[in-house]
Amino acid sequence: MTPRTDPRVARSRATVLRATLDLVAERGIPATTVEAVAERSGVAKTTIYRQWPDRAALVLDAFDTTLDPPTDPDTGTLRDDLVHLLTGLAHALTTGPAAALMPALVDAAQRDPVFAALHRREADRRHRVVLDAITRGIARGELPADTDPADVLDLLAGPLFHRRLISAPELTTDFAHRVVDLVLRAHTTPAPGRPEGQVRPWPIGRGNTVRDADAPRT
Amino acid sequence: MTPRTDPRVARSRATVLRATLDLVAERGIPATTVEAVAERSGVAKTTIYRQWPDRAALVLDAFDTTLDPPTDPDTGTLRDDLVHLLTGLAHALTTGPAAALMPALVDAAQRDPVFAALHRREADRRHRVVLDAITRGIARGELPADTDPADVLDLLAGPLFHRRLISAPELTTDFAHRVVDLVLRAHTTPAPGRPEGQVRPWPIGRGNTVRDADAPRT
DNA sequence: ACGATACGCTACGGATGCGTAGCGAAGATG
DNA sequence: CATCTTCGCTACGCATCCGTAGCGTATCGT
Repeated sequence: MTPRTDPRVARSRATVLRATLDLVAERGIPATTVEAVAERSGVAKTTIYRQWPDRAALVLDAFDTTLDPPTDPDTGTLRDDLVHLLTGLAHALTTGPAAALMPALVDAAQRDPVFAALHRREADRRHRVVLDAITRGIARGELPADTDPADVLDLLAGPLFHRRLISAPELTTDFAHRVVDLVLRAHTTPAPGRPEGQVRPWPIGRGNTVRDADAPRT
Repeated sequence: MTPRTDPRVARSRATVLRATLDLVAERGIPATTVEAVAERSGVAKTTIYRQWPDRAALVLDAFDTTLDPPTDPDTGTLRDDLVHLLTGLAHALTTGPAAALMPALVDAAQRDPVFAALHRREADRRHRVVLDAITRGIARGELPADTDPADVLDLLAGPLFHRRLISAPELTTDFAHRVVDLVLRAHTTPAPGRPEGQVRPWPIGRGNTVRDADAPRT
């Protein structure tokens, strides 16, 4: 495959996609016009239309070629895996292109079926590695056998998104550590109403440095 | 104040704001054009411009007059307060106008300082009632004294947002119950590294009907 | 009943964006 | 070196939207 090796197309394509992502992050998807992409990238508008049929295809392609899932740490411990993944998420949500791209994608997914499919697909790819880590943890007995990995995923990632996008713009790695700590603690504690799984009285002794000294602003 | 009592302005204003919100929910903020609002509302475009200086003011006013914070349940128990608030949030995020409005507002807040201020202000109003409930719970001893209410808020609301907007579109009240259950359990469990607060061996016996039988799709 | 006010309507001028066509120049390929 | 492809550029036609002006009509306040 890929008999297309003309360096001109590859170069213009890469330049245009880069500029498109920058503009989406800065001004949002609807304001990312083809003419703005042409101006910023230095590539002529007609050249852009030679490689993409319309504006939607360009923006979609830009998202498509940039989002990539995190790497599976597989440290051997569920806690370390989750800390690794969650601090990585916290980092991606504060710095990195995803910081401004994610809200745009979520918003677009609410209305455009094409973006919804893209969003779903990329979220699945990202979540797979987290779900795998959780599943391994269950297999090792670090979580009860009846734990729903999907629940744990939302419990873990949700607070980071919420803090970043809704409650407070400050998102620290400390918070990611606390979230992992609390979610694991909740699941390794016998439930009040339901018969408990294995109880495992805390095999986790990591010094987790819970220093919370932030303004408790909402 | 409010010496404006002309029923004509009140009527056109209400009609236009309603149509504006509908359009924002359907097509997003940037696609909510004044002409589209005029067409849908039946109010002439010139009339719209008589009450709002420009498009931004109209959209902003539409958000402003619609978002309202939840009511404080104050049931006497932290758990019941949180279940009430969280199921209310789950309901608002699935049905109701906020379902489609929230992503648009979050996205707009990332780029437009005016929308950022609105978002921050409305989020604060919403969060205040939750933080109050948490603070009352701490005062009653239902949570350790060193609990950070802002952390608990993100732990509670985050998973609902995440499930609704990112992982899976299905958001049930069951999930809200489970989140409250787990977050409370985590905080009323002695931490491994830190001296525990009061332990209170479960004053909660509510039959919370934890029936999880969903496809563990991400 | 009668001024005052808000309304709907038509018609603008200006701007911006979409997507296309044609042409000469520059670079790639063999 | 000769050919083929891509590129940049200018110039469109079409559509949409912004925000404003003017005018006649319906409605409100008194």
